[in-house]
Amino acid sequence: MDYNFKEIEARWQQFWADNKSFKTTDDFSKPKFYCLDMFPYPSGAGLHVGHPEGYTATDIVCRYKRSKGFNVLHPMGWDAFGLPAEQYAIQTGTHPAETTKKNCDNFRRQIQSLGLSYDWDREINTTDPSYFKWTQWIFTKLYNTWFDAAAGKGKLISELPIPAEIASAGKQAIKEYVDQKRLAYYGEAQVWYCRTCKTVCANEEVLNDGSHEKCGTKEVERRFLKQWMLRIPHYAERLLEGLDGLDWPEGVKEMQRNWIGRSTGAEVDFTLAGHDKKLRVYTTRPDTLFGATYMVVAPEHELVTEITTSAQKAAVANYINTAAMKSELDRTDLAKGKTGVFTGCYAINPLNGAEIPVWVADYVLMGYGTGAIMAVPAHDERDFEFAQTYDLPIICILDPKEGTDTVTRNKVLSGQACWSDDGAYINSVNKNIGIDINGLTKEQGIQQVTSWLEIAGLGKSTVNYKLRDWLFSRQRYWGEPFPVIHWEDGEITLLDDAELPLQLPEVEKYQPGETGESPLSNAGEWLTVTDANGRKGRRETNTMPQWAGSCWYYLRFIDPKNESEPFAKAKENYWMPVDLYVGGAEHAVLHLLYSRFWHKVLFDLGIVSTNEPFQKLYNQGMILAFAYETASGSKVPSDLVTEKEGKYFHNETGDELRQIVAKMSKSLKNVVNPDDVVEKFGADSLRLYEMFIGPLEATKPWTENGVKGVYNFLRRVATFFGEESNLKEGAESKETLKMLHQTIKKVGDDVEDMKFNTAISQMMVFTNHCLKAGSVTRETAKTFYQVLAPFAPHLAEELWAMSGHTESIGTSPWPVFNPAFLTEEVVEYPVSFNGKVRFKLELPVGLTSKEVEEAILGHDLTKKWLEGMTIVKIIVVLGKIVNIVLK
RNA sequence: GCCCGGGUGGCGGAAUUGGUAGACGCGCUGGACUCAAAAUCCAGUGAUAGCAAUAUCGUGCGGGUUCGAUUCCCGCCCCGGGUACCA
Repeated sequence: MDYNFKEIEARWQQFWADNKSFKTTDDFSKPKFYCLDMFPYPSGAGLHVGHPEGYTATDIVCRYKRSKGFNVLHPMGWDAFGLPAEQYAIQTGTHPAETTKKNCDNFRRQIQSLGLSYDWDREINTTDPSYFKWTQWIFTKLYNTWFDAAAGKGKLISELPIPAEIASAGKQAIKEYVDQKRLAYYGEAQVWYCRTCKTVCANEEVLNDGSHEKCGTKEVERRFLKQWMLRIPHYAERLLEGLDGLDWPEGVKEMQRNWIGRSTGAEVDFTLAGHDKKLRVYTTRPDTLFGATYMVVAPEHELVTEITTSAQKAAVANYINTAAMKSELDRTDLAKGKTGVFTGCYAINPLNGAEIPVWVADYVLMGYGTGAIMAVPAHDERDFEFAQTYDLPIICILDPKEGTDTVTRNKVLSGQACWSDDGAYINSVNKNIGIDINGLTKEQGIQQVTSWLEIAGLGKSTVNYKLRDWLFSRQRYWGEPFPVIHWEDGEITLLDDAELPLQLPEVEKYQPGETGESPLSNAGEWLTVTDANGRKGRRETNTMPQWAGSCWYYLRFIDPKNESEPFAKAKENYWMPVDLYVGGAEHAVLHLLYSRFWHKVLFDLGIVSTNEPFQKLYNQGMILAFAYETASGSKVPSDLVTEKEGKYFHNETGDELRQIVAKMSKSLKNVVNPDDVVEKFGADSLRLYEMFIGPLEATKPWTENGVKGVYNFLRRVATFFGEESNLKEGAESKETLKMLHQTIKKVGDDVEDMKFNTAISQMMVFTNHCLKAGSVTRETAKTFYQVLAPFAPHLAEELWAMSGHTESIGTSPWPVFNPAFLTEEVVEYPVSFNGKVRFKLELPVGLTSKEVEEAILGHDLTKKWLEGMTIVKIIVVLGKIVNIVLK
């Protein structure tokens, strides 16, 4: 038969759709397998070849798992809120919902053309009110939850104990106390704001020179805006612990650990000369307190203005302004050196009473610790650099000791170099207050100083996290509206569950409000509400960030049509956790951390049954493309490049170009569209190539010639097995049986290990063998179709039907591997002399080492290599290799 | 700077409880088919030397352990990704 992939693929895609072949039922009696792809943002550009990579991998696993008897949940949906549709609305007036629908339809069409076995009845869309109703519902849960640190879990706000002194201070005090505990709160947050665009902008939109990327003006500033925030740091410890039990790439877990950034240290209070207030610092090295020679507070620190002397006022104010205008990158660029200004104020070192100057410097960040540090230049690189710049004293209190070269050690001791490793303390004694850590090691010192501070009431041991409150609102139209009303008397209330979903209003224009407010501030009637008592209120105009919808979509897939609850408990209990989650590594931290956070809150509230959402995570690598650049390194679009004898030339200039590997991009004209590949080679070829190109997790370049390779393989399968005369009755040859069973085993094992490239290679080896053999039995052929089916389902269905089946091949069980067919009668021993293989010798299986040794020593070929040499040793590794050591 | 990956033929990649390096595919070369080309089929294909048998070299570089190292250890170089002064 010819390989008419177009006809074959159309037929079977129709068959699967007509028969709802991949519809998942909630049959709780079967073992379940929940396999999830990171759902895409349906962009206007359509699918690129990177999407099908992960989708094909999960599809193969799903088809394989079904044939192994699992009840498989394999859904697809759209993460469809997002900026591009809104941008397009601003430019053209097209409603984002319209753009979104168009893009979703296109994505669905493209994905369906690949023959992926999704249960389309479970399709969800984050912009659908029946979906975001529950996103809003979860937000109300977050708002009404507090974290009980003692119990280590979230609880309903109604269970929050109110301390007596708060309770007696009145209603307002209680309200403030409660609000302070909620996981969601409304507060001030500093954001970038562009006065020209009248919008809040992202960190990366603000360029190094302080201009706004989108409009080019320098009208950007740091501004405080009222925002919704989530107290994710309360779950830091839980998020950290939870990682241990997950089957995730170690690197991703490490990235999450680093992001959470747990550190233990101490908070220490310093008195300020001439002030009542104390300056509290956080340090991981309380042991180096004797070496503190100055203090630094962040420019945003609340005490700065208060402690600055009049002589320094102008300089400090100027510095604060400059720091505020600096972009994050600018402020934190290592190459740019450190800056700071003296406040004129002095602090007292609690251990030795020394007066040390307090500086303002932007290398200290307000968002971490207490926003103030004690600087120990002798033992901290950053402080050292700063001290050198401003000529501040550097006092060594930790002797690097033996093992460090003399030059370095002397430099450290004289304050000319920084030492942050372990050593022995010097100059660290104050008999008057009963502290002496001289001679101790770092670990002992930290412990002793911390406990001294605690007893003296000057400080306490503290755990700190880098993880910060999550800024959870955006000044955009195209997002989930907050179910929140701000009343004229200042009260904030949330809508009742019965009032959800709160839908987006229709607006005339999508431009932001005058003062940086969301476009919803133009929404007229929708905006104002009046309660039963005539009190007026205004709806929240911010919307939720794109993360919101993707934080819990895996739960909705379980029961996507449920109208009375986000999902039925029994179904959740059966399907969770997700057994395999596949997506790009770019989501290693944020999406996966946010999702885990929500999940843990839902778990604490008894809404979900598992502590973690995603049991196994696998990252697919990026698919790149070849690109071209000139000798000077400038990129040349691919349509201007000609290949001649393996070299590449510029069509216009004739210059020789260098082939490089780069991300696919419009400007390089090297974007590969899956539609074109399906048109030219078929969906099975596209699927196979995406898997054959290399390991799933690797970054690899796309080549069209590679597609041709797998296409050839499929064509050969189609023509060989499609030819009646190649299929025979009777007993299969021993050799073919062995190959077949090797293939069953290898492919099965490789799918379990997500090693699809080697599985395909094995099927190629098998097919090559069949072609050489000339014919195989019908039984062999059918078994092979079953092995091929998860990878090239259309062709496998076709061949399966041709062999007389009326049911889909997907309903047949995975073939059973029989090791009996693999037994060998002979072993080929490579015989090496001094580690170099000289010849190979076939010997019967089952010989003892002694027998193998004798057989080899007695062999003619051995004699040549023994001439003039003496045997030192003979190593026989049974079944593997023989090595004879000569002298 | 730090953290995490990774360096194997012309190319994508196989092979690691240490045991025949280069499976499979692309490309290339030669042959068959064809008036010719494409497609397809067959054979060859790490480098060097040799007509050949064969020999030597060969998994980023330099050392080490071992009968034996792509695999383990030490030191370095390069590439990719992440991150940004976290006290």
